[in-house]
Amino acid sequence: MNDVTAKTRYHHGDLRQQLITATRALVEEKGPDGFSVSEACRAAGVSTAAPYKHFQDRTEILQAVAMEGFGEMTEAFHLALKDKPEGSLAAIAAIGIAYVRFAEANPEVFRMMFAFKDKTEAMEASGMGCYGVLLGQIAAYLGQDEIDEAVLALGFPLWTFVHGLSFLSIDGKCETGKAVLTMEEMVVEATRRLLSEARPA
Amino acid sequence: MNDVTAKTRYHHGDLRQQLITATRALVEEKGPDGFSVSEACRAAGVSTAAPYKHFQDRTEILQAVAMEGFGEMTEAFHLALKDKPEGSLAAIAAIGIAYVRFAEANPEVFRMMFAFKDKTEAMEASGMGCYGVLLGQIAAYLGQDEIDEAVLALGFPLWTFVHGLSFLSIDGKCETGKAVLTMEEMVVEATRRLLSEARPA
DNA sequence: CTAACTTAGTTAGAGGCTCTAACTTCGGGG
DNA sequence: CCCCGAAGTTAGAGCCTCTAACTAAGTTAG
Repeated sequence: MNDVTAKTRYHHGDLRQQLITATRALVEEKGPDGFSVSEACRAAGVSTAAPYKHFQDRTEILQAVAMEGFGEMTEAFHLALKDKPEGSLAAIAAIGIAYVRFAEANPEVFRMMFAFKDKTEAMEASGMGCYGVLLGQIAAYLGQDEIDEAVLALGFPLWTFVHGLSFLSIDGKCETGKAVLTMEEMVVEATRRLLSEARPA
Repeated sequence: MNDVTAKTRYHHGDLRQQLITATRALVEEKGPDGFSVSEACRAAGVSTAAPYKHFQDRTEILQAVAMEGFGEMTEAFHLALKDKPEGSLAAIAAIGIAYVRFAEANPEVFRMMFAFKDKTEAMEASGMGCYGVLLGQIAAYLGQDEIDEAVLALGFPLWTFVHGLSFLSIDGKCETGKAVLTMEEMVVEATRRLLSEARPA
């Protein structure tokens, strides 16, 4: 009763989410251009016209997958922070590690999340939600509430680093003798170096 | 006599390169999935079947574009090194800046260069050629010829940083109040910080 | 110089994709 | 209970990739 959830009834009830899920799996399997709406339809057991009741076009489905990705990433950040002292280097590094791990676990979705030519408001917002978690910890690290230039001046390079590391990792550049440290070590080390010279007090 | 180079003669003489050029322009304009072989054919003034005499499939055309990209990037590195002392921080930062500038000037091609699911040997090699230029300068910075672990331990984080910065920049994250410094300043600063504590002598 | 071969084009068409139009099913509110 | 709207359906237009079979032109060997 659980796996092919439907198709006893004509009205399927949950097609939107099921298409997102199917699309996500297909994208992860074959990349965003290997994916076809038709194939997602076959997976969900509906006709190829059905998706257009829920999405404007192919792109909108992919955007929905990307949004789901940002949501999960934000969750992962909060999870990573659970046992870390607020505003500690450990907390900041933990976010970085969670970032790269998300990318490694969902490489094609991760790529997609940043590759849209025309991003919607909603997507920008999800992205900023994610980034905000990092900035919050850095503000705490600096002992302030407000997210001002000082926070950005530290946060942006750190984001840059973990973003780059994510891409290199999913493109297989971390294994082949190109790196020396493990991913986690690199994030910790970079956090230390990129945040040093801050918090002069 | 120069721009539409052909089509007086049946044998076109230069179709392979012309398709690569047309594809590159189209990819830059609409992204790699907006691109269609057919459209490149129309641009080159040949039938839609012609490309298959030069390339196995659509993907192989895109790969050729990516390879061209790596070639240009390597060139850009050498150019950037022209007036910099061998192995200086300035030289190393100049490569980083050239890296990001290439990405900014060719965002979609840049994305593609790293996004292939199955990379060919040739592509891996082009990529390593590029990376090698950076590693060479870092070796020089450390006063050695050989590219050993010490060189990688510095080179990889730096690559990571400029790679990340490239992606953030082409995704428009550098303008919108998320960053504080200019791209060039960030690269110089990161170079300094990520290479500090090295060269103990 | 020419015949034979090879290379690089051509047209035709199969099969897959996205998306629209028009129709159908079914659940819910008055 | 009937009607309406939401969420399916089938049919099909128009685009795409790639193949098969053919043809034009350049190259080489005798």
